[in-house]
Amino acid sequence: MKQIARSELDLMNILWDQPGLAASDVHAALPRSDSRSLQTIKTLLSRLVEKEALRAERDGRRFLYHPTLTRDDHAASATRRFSERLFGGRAAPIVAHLAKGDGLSDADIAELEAIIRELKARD
Amino acid sequence: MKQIARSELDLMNILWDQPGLAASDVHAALPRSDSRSLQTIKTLLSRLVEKEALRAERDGRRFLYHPTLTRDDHAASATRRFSERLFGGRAAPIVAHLAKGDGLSDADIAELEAIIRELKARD
DNA sequence: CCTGATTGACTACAGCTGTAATCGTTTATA
DNA sequence: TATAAACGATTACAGCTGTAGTCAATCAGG
Repeated sequence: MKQIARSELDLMNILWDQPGLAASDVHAALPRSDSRSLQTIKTLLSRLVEKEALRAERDGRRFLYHPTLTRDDHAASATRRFSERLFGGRAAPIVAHLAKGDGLSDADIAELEAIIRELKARD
Repeated sequence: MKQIARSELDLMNILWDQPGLAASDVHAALPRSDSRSLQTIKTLLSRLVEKEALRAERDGRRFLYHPTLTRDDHAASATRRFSERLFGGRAAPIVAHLAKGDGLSDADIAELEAIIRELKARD
């Protein structure tokens, strides 16, 4: 499973939300703050097809792009790689670092609690 | 703050544990499974000095390397970047992904609980 | 039918990463 | 003292990433 680069991930996110867009649609769907040219977007889409993260479906003289890799699979493997490399696979230090920054909402904390309860229920 | 590459991080880890090693010491400290040559290690150390993650202290005709960047600062900023990019800064999905893989030990879970308690105590 | 816009294909190119060879100097050793 | 070993500096080079230009084909509008 090839790596998805930072700049490519934006396009994956758009296509996970709206599969089947053409290159120009993806370009249009970017936030206005994103100044990458349509050409750049096309190059990135081609690379994602090479990496088999997207499938290009011909539609006349253009292509419609569909994710092959799911958002969840990508998130799971990226998360595992990250926690492995930095913390030997432990989750607690990650949460600790995020907690320090004051970036966790009440909702996030509640969600964490639920996950912990679930984990403790497993035997 | 420049990025620390994957291959460079191994060296940082060694030097966080044992500051003040020379290039050959760092090379010797690598696990035997690591086949990178001494030359490669020297190149990586130079790059880390350029990136100001290490300071090179002259000792005769060689250098002793000391981390400038702390392990904690690096972990914190890498973690924030990661969670931001993948999950909009939320911590729960990260833990959820790690939990799925069955990779969390009881100790890890206990640690998470403690962090949660701490977070809830904050008002 | 001509012309301008659109599209994918191909090419470009600099910066970063991973890995190492080579070179010139210095030091230790025989 | 001659030579080998060790050292930092410089150079190399391929793969990945970020960004885009150019080109040839095609489509839409006048």
